[in-house]
Amino acid sequence: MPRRDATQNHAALIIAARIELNLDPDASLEAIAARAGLSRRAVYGHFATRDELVKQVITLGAERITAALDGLHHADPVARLALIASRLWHEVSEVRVMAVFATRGALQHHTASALGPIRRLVQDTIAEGLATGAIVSEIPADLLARLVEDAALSALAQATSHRLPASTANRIVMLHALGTVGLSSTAAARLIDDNPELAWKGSR
Amino acid sequence: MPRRDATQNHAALIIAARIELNLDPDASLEAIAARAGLSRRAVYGHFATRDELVKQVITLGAERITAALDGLHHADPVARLALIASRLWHEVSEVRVMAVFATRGALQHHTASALGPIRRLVQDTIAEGLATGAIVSEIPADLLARLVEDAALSALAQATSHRLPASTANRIVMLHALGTVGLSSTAAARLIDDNPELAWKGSR
DNA sequence: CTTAACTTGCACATTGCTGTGCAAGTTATT
DNA sequence: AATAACTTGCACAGCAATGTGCAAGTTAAG
Repeated sequence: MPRRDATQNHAALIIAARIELNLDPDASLEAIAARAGLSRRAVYGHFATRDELVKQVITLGAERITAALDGLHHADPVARLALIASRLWHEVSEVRVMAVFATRGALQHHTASALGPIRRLVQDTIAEGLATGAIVSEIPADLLARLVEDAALSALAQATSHRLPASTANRIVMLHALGTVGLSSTAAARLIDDNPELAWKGSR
Repeated sequence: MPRRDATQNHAALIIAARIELNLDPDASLEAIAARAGLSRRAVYGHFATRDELVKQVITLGAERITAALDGLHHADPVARLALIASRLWHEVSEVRVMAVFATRGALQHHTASALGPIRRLVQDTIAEGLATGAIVSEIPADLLARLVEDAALSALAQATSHRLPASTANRIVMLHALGTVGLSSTAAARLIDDNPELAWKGSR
């Protein structure tokens, strides 16, 4: 019969890994285990290899983000984009880990496929915006989608490192995403102000 | 008396390192030496340690970029920003290496200080734009400067991986930088079209 | 052609990590 | 209290890298 604290430790390891990998993507098992309050040796009771642990961090991260973006609806595709940006800010720590492994190491492929649904959502939203004329841009949709992703990431990182209050950060992330997609700063600000559902609403 | 080919090899190593580090920031000395057509052992005839070699790559890269941005003049700070973006595209490979080490590993400090003058230029240009009203944004100047940096980087990366023709890439990098700073896509396009000096002019 | 400069190959020490085996200890569960 | 589940500590093998020493080879320059 499995012991209750075992599953707790399992979870603790994943959380510890997320934190530690955010600080340093090459963090050692030693460091991760220590943060989880376990010995390095104990990790191997839960995960066969280091990569297996990292993979789980990524998988769970992607699930959380996907869940956070689920059932996101708004008639205006541009506002929808802002909403996506806002939700990403809610899940910063997950998002940042994903970003690191999306372009690094042996887990790129795994990360990319875990990220698939999210990327699709962004791209579809942009495509719709371009189609309806709500978005105007000479940049091809797929490339633009990547620029938006990166823009969100970048805003996330800056907001974090500048230790901005959450509501400010939320606004900046949205503004930057909208700017990337071709809105002027005033148009972007107006859109945000006109849609109260875009305002910061605590963390869940 | 030093031999002529020795200095050639020295240079070849730096070039090889730049290429290899662009592919993988953790590239081994073996890989770098191989690309330079030398043995790993020979590297130590030119650089005391691996870090010393990387440091030189960074230093020289920063010098090239700084030189490329030198004597950049334009009455309109916004156009100046576009020019900066364009020049960065001219020096993609240097820029990308810098970007990698600016946020990674033991050479962050060194990279950051090598990058200093460039960052100052961007920030000053933005500050001037905000002051004259040419740029409108609620985002604080220093944060905005970082967003612009990242935006350029991101556009550079996308342009590279999509293998866009240089002139298109150049335009996209500028558009994205201007979008980041609050211009609408149409205003950005107009500004670029109105300033023929922003068009792509081969590689030097 | 001779010499000094440079490169090579190999051996070796070192470092920092991963992954495994095992005996002994601790703790949740029944 | 008994047992199974989990953790620990330590030892050990393995790997991939860096950095060094040295003898032998190659090559540019006088």
